[in-house]
Amino acid sequence: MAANPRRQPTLDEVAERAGVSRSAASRVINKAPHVSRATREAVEKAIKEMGYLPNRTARALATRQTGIVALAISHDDPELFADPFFAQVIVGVSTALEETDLHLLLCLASSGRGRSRLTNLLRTRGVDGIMLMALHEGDPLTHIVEQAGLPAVYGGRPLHFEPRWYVDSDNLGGARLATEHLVRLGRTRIATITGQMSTEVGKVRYRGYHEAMIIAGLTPHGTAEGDFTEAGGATAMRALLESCPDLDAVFAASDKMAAGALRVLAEAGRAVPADVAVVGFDDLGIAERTDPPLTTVHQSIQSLGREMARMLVAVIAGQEPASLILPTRLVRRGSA
Amino acid sequence: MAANPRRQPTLDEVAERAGVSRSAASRVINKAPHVSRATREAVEKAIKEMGYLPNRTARALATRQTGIVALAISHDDPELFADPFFAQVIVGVSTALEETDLHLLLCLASSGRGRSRLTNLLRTRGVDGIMLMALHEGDPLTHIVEQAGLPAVYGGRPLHFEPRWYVDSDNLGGARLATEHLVRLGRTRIATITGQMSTEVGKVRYRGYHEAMIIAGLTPHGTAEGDFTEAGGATAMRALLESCPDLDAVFAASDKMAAGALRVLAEAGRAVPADVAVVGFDDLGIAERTDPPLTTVHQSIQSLGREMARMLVAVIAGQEPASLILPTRLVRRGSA
DNA sequence: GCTGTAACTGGAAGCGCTTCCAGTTACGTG
DNA sequence: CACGTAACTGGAAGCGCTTCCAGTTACAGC
Repeated sequence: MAANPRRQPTLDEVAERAGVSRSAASRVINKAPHVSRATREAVEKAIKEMGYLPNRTARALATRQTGIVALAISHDDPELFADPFFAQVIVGVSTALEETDLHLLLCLASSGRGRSRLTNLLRTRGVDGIMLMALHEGDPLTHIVEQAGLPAVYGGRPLHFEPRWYVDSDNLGGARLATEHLVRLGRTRIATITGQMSTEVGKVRYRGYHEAMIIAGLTPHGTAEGDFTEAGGATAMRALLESCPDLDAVFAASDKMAAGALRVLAEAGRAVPADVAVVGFDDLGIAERTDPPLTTVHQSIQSLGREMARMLVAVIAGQEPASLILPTRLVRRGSA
Repeated sequence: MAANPRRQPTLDEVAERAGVSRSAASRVINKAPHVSRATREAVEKAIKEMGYLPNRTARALATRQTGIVALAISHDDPELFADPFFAQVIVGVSTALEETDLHLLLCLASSGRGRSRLTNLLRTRGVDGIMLMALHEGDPLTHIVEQAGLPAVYGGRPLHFEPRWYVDSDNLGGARLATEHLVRLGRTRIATITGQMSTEVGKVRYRGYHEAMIIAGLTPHGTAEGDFTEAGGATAMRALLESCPDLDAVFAASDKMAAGALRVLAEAGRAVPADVAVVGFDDLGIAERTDPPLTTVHQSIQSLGREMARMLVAVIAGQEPASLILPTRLVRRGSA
């Protein structure tokens, strides 16, 4: 209940109690050198007795380090955030930060207001570094971040811009893996449902498909652009059935689109995988619940988050870590 | 590129340029009274010209307000966070905070280390207030929070402890709604799959079921405890089929458990809803994807988050908002 | 013209910490 | 025993802002 929570003791008070100067006490706390054993013990005793904890804000002002990093998810549709994808990123980031003494500030910068709040936060040095995700083309955020000269790590590469530091899944390799798998099954009329071709991921996954087809000596057999959603996948699948009714396999650039495609295939009376084999991409839970369970390309989003956080910590520490591309792997289930 | 990001100008520099004292400049920025028009304009001009933005940390030190609130999700299993539930809470909280100039710090305090980091954050006044969720029985967090005397809002009521401020869904009413619906369908042998009875939600939803049964003049027809997961729901359903093979309806205290139950019922050859009607609780996406689509009790988790944030803002502002119980409603789909 | 009041101003004292630096002490060397 | 060096110490100056308060100015009222 403690209606009147006693003010936290300050460093001055600790120093006084320990009978040393404030600077000596500060040195003890920061484990700085040049502290005699007697001094350290006196200070530590005082700290314990008084239950002292250094004030974060004061320390931040003096050191110019806030102890906070931001994870910014910039997208026009706030609903998008409900995608389990982001929850996974956050779990990954959190577990990595747990090893440090940094805290996580989450910015869902969708609206203009959200974005200006974020800009403000960066420019006022409210955080020590930032992780960025889901940037759409021409997002002003990248510019602001660069300009603020703040340590920044990108999750996924933005379009038209190669960031100094990023972590990405091997989308190219994954898409090739998926396509090669279909080829290996003996399929030759392999179509693809792409994500938005205005996004980096959309493009790269398509490229992986395309490359694998060429390498296999096959000609790409139909392409329909989806938008990474289930509905979009369904629409795209209908379009494909229309334009290339003889297809015998589909690589969908996301599980959700694959799920939509499966539904449409079922409605059209095509057996999966007998008539049409389907491979997805992501493996974020939904793949296990489709009918039939979806063969897909697995990427570890938690790892992505974890590595982003680790990388950011390194950058803040003044190191120069190398950007990272995380491996993907094929998970075979029933659909191919 | 700006390899050498120019240091942000300080208030002193602004004041100097405007030819006024630092305090005058501060007053202009904070829209405090007692500022002549000439002074204000001079300062505003200087601010614009220099691109000045007040340093967050310095301001925080002086005002003892960080401009940050925490959302703490305390649970033993970090994976739990991947539940779309929390993403919804976050979206709600974020949209509410967007109207203010508070930022959101996210704490996934699962491990002991995570919890001690959080404790530390609170005791060092790293945030202006906190929202708490998913506390398990005897979570030390509640105690720490109370002790820190920090504005705190709870999402869902913890067990054995009535917080000063909380927002909750009407779990009792929802469970009654669900049960009454089954009664109205003419079912009489209605069983229930509960959540963990060690949680408040688990208990309350059971109570709602129980009350509705009594009111309808029926006797509760079989109870099996699940754990809110799909697997738990399946196990519980098997147990019910064993113990009360003649049941004609089931109220599951979560959609996931309902999904598990549906699977088991299908395996057992019971038609839903013809033989057994099923109602779930939550309506978080999964309910639309079960077979048949699940009739369930809808609660708006985004609203929960939004209201928590609003309430916290009010508390921080020194107001005394009333706690809130958000309505639930029945959504009829195919399973009942 | 003088006073009283209100509007405004800037100096200065914080907020609680880090860190530089000049000064003190301890101690091994020649 | 004087001396140089290294280890330690505490005073003081920040970090960049808010806010109190004493002082100045402007101006209406007599």
